[in-house]
Amino acid sequence: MEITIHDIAKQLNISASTVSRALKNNPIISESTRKRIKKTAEEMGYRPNVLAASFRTKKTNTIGVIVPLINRHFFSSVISGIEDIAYKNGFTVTISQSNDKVEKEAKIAQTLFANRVDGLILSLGMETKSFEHLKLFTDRKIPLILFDRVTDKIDAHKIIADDFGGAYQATKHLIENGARKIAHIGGPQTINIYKSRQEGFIAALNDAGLKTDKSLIFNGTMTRNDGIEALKTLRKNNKLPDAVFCANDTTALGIIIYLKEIGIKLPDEIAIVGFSNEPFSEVVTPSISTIKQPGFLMGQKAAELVISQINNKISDTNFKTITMPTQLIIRNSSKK
Amino acid sequence: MEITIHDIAKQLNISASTVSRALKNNPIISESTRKRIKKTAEEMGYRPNVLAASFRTKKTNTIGVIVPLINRHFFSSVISGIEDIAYKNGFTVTISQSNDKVEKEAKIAQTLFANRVDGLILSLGMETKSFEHLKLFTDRKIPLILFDRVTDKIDAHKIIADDFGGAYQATKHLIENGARKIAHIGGPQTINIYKSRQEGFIAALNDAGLKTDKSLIFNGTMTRNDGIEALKTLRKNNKLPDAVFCANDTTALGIIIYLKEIGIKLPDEIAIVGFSNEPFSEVVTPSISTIKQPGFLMGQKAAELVISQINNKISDTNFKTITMPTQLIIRNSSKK
DNA sequence: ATTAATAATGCAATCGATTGCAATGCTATT
DNA sequence: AATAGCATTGCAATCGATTGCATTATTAAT
Repeated sequence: MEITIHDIAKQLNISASTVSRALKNNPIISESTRKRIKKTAEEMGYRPNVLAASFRTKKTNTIGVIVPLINRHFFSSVISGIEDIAYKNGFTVTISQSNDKVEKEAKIAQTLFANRVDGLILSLGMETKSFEHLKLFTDRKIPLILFDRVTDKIDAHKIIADDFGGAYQATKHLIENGARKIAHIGGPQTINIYKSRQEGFIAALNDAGLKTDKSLIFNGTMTRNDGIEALKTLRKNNKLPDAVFCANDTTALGIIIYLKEIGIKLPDEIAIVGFSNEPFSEVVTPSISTIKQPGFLMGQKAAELVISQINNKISDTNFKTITMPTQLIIRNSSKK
Repeated sequence: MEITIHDIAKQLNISASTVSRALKNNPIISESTRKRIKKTAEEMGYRPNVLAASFRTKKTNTIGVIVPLINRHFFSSVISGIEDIAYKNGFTVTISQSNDKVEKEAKIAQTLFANRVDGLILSLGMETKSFEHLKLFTDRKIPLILFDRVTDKIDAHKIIADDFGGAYQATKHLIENGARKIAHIGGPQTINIYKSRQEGFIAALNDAGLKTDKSLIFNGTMTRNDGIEALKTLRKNNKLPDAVFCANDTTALGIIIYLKEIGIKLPDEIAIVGFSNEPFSEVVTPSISTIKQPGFLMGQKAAELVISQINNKISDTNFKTITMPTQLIIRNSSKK
């Protein structure tokens, strides 16, 4: 049988309200009785029933987080950033992964909603094109923050990395190293991050006075094999480039493996830059130059934003998009 | 204002009990009224208040999971396995990471307890030596499953990979490939998995008639640098082995990078096997032979176990330890 | 000493869903 | 027609903490 505040009250011959207030450090309760109450609570092994309190106050002190996959380096960095701020502010974080499936994402969103999280931080899945499940939150003014994979269709604060800038830097770096014929392995252009990366790529080409060759641009699903297939196609058409900018590290990896296999020298014959700084990028041969996203900082920012929204119950309809700087890491796959 | 069962009841001029029962498909309610109730519930946009129900029934339908780090391949596989089974059984999963810190682990355990998870699945942190925070669960007969990093100090079902067997296979494989002087990079021997791996290593040596040379065994904290330092020491003492069995892939990676740097040929001069099949193991040069743990299966098994314990409220004190098979993956770091 | 003002505590309703038991309605049997 | 028996539905308490308002205790002021 669990101890409740009523048990403590009975023990001390006072009322449950006083116990409740004392345990919550309400200054209206005198110092002495507060101490007495805390002492007996401790002695009796009292454990507050969070469910009861949450039910009553309609606040769970919990932030929900949904990411496509928890074992991607970027996402787990974001999660760590969220946890950092959340714990410091007395919030609990509950993490779920959508596996890039809309149904699972919707299911999780509903569950989190049903469990009355105070706020939600989410990065959309690859396939997510309907946002009904987010209406649950926006309709009821439950703070919602989108990050990384975001959408215009939803009014919410958004936190994104500077994908455009990162892609621009990466491409510029390749050009500065002498590349002229640069291919791009991109993702679905319906997804903001891949669109921005492609735009950054094209902008850098333009600014360098290079023209964009559409036959050098491949938009796939960003698997290792997508990278390989793209290069195979280029090779078959005798259009092998002198550099490739990949919108993620996985395709860059595929390309490196393939090019090594067919005996092409990296980076001399073909230079490569990826995106996201996956852990493997540093350790393959050649190590992959890449764009680092400030995952931890983005997570911190996201958490700060939800928490401030949760606390200021002023429904802030002045939604902003925060762009955080990315950083080019030059490694052997592009070093001259 | 949220719709409650009372609103539905009022609307239909019936009692809230009937509504509650109908929505829960209690067969005692007639088909026709059940349909009417569900229809109006739908129309009115009713969303059950899970908190209220959980509070009343003392069941949250939630399983808590604590792992040291979510972005380790092994742990995220386990999590996926847990989710798989949990969702199929109508349970929600809430994931947290302890970052291998005892305090954080204890804090999370307390939070999960306070939030009344129905069961807990946990892999202990590196430093965890006190288990007070788990007493919360065991004392109150809340189902608790330990996996991978477990301890004798706690009575609970345990699920572990066959660390001994994996290490044995790995070592045997090295011996079969001609290695005679095999070094071992191990972890803290206070942790079951590292202890078993070392025992498996030694057993394989014994069975092959090789004697164990203690100066070839290094027990550190399993970082990349630990591996490097160990090899540096061996080299300084002129005791470079002809093979190394590492209790994780990270140290194996460190060693590979170092040995390549000083111009030693892998695997010809020194063969290497790691443990855990981290994603990078496949893509480094040379690719790392390793032991694969059945993470997904372990997760599934763990979830099945908690759920069955949650459902059979018979407090099962017949605690068992389930060992799941590991598998040797031979790659270039050890291939002759 | 009396009253006003403040401090400290208690009362009782409340949150929304669940559930044991009671009550009602209906059919079938004699 | 009366009653038994079953099928449905309703009543009301309950879970534990919170909180607006009321009440009591205490101190200060006149």
